[in-house]
Amino acid sequence: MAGPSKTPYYVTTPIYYVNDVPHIGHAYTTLACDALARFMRLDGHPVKFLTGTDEHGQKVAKSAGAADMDPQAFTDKVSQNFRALAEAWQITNDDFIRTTEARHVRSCQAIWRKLVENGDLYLGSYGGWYAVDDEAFYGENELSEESASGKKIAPSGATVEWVEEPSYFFRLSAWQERLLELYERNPGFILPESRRNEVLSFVRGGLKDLSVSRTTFDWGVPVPDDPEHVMYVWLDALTNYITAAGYPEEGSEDFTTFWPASLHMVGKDILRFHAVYWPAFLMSAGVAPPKRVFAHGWWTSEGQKISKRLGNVIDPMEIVERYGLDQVRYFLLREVPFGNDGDFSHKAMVGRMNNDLANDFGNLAQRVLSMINKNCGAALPEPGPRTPADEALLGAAQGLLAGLREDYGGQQFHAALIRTWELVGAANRYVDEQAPWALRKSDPARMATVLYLLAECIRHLAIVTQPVMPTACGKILDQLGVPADRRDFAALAEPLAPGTALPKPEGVFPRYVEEAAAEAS
RNA sequence: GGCGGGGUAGCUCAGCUGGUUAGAGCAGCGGAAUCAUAAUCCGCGUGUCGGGGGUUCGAGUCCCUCCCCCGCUACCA
Repeated sequence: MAGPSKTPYYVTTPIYYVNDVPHIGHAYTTLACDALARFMRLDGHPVKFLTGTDEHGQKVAKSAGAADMDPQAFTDKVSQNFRALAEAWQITNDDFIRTTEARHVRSCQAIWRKLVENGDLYLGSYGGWYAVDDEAFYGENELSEESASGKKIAPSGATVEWVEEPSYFFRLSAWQERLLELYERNPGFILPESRRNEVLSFVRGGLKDLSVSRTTFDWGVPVPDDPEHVMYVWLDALTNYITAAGYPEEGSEDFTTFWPASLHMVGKDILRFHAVYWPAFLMSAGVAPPKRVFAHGWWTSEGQKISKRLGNVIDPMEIVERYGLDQVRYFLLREVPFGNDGDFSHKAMVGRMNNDLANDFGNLAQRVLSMINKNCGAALPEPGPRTPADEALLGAAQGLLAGLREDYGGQQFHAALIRTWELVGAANRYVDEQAPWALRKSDPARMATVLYLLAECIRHLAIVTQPVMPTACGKILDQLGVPADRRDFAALAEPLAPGTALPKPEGVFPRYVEEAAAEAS
């Protein structure tokens, strides 16, 4: 049984902006967290896995207006899209936070007061180039100058004007040294390393204070003691991570157990907010910063940048429908070194599906289970004395977990899967070398040993691959007669019981056949 | 412009502090096997290691220089 001594693990996805339609990027981030959460649970750690939606801001209010809905009703509706995505991808989040919830408003106001107490908030004014036609602000670098009039022009063609409004500012400039110290002391705080370098150089370049409130709209968390203002963007959004851990109840069991978070998983586009602003906010509020922020890469589609304009957006529901959930989960985590960008192509997807899953792993399980089914009375055979080759295979299976802990510990899913597939390959070679089909007549006792050890090897493979492919691995474990409560990592040490009756095996990783696909579409 | 990371087999990439005939996967070609999802196993690569120069007994691996690619360079979630 898992003792209470294992380190608690708290992993988060970003909260997704409700105005977005869920795409493969959302699914990818959430999937990575899910695999980590599942791995840590199987390994006996107390786990808290959070995802949710970011529901404030001018855009949301506007979209609600356009839909002729009250903003709250509107967000109630669209936040469902992200719950549906999580469900379809079999995401095992423990909580789903919405920034419009009372617990979050309370938490935001509490951290705000802390920042005030610490002297890090002051009232100033925020100025920007505003295009009335677009109802949006633009950065200086996005603007061009109309030669005739000298007027500034937004990319959309609209003219912009300089507008100012009162705003509270967070004294980010005061935190440069302490942030650098944080990075210095915790080399693993920002991963991958290349991203860490970027953040480092950004912070070394000097930090400007950050505008954290607005007065031009009201769909947000009201600033305490100044109801003209609502908190803006990041302070509100980032705070969700502590809200869900029970903030401001810093002494609560939940908070003391799970904060600081083990890992904030983010896309590379929002790294700075998590690696610079967020720890500064927290340190100012007297709260410990998270232990790690990991910025993963982006997917292209068939070698092309994904954009709505190109119409090549990958719908996470659609690819799951087309290739199967476990297959897609496997592909996304195996295809690319985690942290790098990757390309989602039909050819690559089918390659992984057919080679790695159907041929290597699926067929391994199928050939072994079939032989047991036909030659051992459909029950796990009784093993006899082991040869050096047997010991080597068994040893490799038993040694797998230690390596996987390293890989998952560094969010290196691809490395974990490569490591796992080395055992798949070793098992397939072992089958060929031992040729149990020949032993059937020449040495049935030896055949029993070979098939038993293979079953044991497959059990290890299926158990440790559950975080990535929960359904398929579950089916394999069913076919091995492994009880549902004997599937965590602690149970790896409990060998299969000879004599256990097994069901007739069924393939769990179908091949993708192009003709069938053509017919289907 | 500044800072950072890259340019290695058809494709995707490993190659730590310099040292055996530069590797893996995929694709391709040949063979073995036939338990299995026409799956598995074995064998096969004459690669200017981006170009040039240098240091060294010896460089993909260090130094200089040139060419090309990518990321970051603040208030859009």
